[in-house]
This record gives sequence, structure tokens and C-alpha cells, in this order.
Amino acid sequence: MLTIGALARRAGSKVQTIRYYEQVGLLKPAKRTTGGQRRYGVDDIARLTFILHSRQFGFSLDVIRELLELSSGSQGSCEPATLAAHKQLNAVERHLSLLFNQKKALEQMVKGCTCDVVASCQVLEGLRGHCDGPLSNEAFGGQNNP
Amino acid sequence: MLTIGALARRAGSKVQTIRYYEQVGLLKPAKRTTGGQRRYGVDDIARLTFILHSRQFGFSLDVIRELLELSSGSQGSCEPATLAAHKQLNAVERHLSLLFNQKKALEQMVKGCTCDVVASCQVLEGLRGHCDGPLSNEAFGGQNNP
DNA sequence: TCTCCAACCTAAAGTGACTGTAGCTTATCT
DNA sequence: AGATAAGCTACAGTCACTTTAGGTTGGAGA
Repeated sequence: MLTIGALARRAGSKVQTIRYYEQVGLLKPAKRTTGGQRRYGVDDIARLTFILHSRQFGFSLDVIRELLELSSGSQGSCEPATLAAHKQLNAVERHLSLLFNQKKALEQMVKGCTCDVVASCQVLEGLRGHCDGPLSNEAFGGQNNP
Repeated sequence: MLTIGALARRAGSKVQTIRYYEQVGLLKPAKRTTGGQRRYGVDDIARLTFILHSRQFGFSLDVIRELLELSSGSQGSCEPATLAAHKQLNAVERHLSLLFNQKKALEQMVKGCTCDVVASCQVLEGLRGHCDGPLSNEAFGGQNNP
């Protein structure tokens, strides 16, 4: 039986995060000592690990809730899981291309600025939007509603 | 003189966002009609545009506040701006590599899953962490404290 | 002039996924 | 028995908005 601190060290999370996951129903209410302290077993380690891994993949807590339920029964189709993974992959790819454009535009801005006074600073000019190059809106793929 | 709705359409933001930016002090309190409605001029368009552009680069509102102040005076060094841009570039690059690893791991997971039952689903297995491949923690570059 | 209604207003709460704080209690070690 | 690390709850704070509720204004058509 692990204390909450030991579980946190084991799984690589923070104590508060574990309490938070219990609070929002991702972890089942832990067993308690007579004094009211939480104690955890092997199942709890596995469940927390599942959640933390899923978070690293970027899944939302709501999706993780579904994945946990799916994973706990061993019967039935895994389609919801693969569907969620596909969706997440798409989201990550969209996010990636957005960030990549940010990176390119920032690089241009930083490279372009050889000045040292505000009046002619390429960075500030870029932010003002008085330029046609890769700093214009189009650099971001014209995504208004993400 | 533009209404808040016209300004929003012009600059490509939402009405609520404009009011929010005023509330947190990024936009100066707008002129008002006798009835209390906001009216905007050319300066306001420029300032809002600056903010929106900066947000597209991923700058936080606090940083944008500084950039605005810097930009409004034309004297002085632009070093704080280039410094902020460098920092932002670094942050974007870190974020990119994290996302790239997420993408690779998700692709592996999705590609690997040819099953259709929960018991042998590669996606769920990957989340459980019972595998050594690119789905393990190392796939994320071991970044615990970002 | 009257009426209508889209567009405006404020204040406050909600979002996601935690993190931090205050003030107290428990478990363990010596 | 006393010290103290680690635990507990409840609630506020973070960021950058978004949503909601309930009321008011401005301009256009009849």
C-alpha cells in the first residue's frame, strides 16, 4: 500500500494532480487509513499510469475517461480508441503546422532585425503588420476558427 | 468612427475579445457615445491589429503589454523586443519538438492497430505503457518539467 | 413619430487542467 | 513524548478568453 506521495514518485506525477484526478472522477476514491489518509494499490498505479501516458499523447481528460472505461472491459470493439487516436493525430498535425508557421515567421523577424532602435525595429514592424513578407496573416495559414 | 462590431470585423477578432482587451488594459478605454456605446478610430485599429498579430506569434498578453509600450515610443533600444522574440522562438521550438514526438508516437499506435477488439488493441496497449517501442516515455524526450 | 430589432452594454460565471495557499491533522521516528 | 515530514480539506488563482443573463441604444423602415 502506497501513500499518495509514494504513488506520485512512482508514477511521475504530483500529489495534487492525483487528488485532482480523484476529484474529477478519473481515479476511483482511494482507500483510507483510520486517520483519513489515502492508500494505493497496484491497480491504482496502473490506472494513474494510463492517465499520465494518455495526457502525454495530448488526450483530454474527457477522452481519457472514455478510454479508461473501454480499457477496463476486455470485451467489445476497440474502434472508439482508434477513432480517438486518429482524431488526436489530426489535432496534433494541425497544431504542428500552426507552430511551424509561427517558427518561420519568428525566425524571419529575428533574422531581419539588425537594428537597435525602436523606430526601425523589424520585430516591432512585423507585429504592426506593415509588411508583406512571411509575417503577414497568410503565414499562419489563414486559420481564423481553430 | 467605428462601432465595436465594425472594429471586430475589420481587425478579425471578436467583439468580446475587444472588450476583454480593454478590461485588462491592453486597449485604452474607448470613447463613448452619449448612450454609452464604444466608438473607435484609426489608432485603435492599429493597436488592436498589433495585439492580434502578436497573439498569432504566440506572445502572452503580458509580453504584448511591454511590446506595445516599446512600440509607442519611437526612442530607445529595441532590445527588449528582439529578446522577447528570441525567447518566443525558443518556446515555439520546444513545443514543436514535443508535438513532433506526440505525432510520431500516435502514428505508430494507429498504424500498429490492426485489431478490432479491446483485448489486443495496440492503441490501448500503448496507453497502458506495456511496450518498449516508441510509445514509451522516452518518445517524449523525457521532458518532465517543461 | 413610432416601432422594431440587431447590436450594444455590464457583471458574473464557466472553460481546461491543473497549481498554489492557508490552516489544520496524521504517521512515523527517535 | 515530541518533533516533523507528509498528509488532509477547501478554496482561490492561472491564462486567455467565451458564455450567459438581463437589460439598453441606435438607426432604419412604416
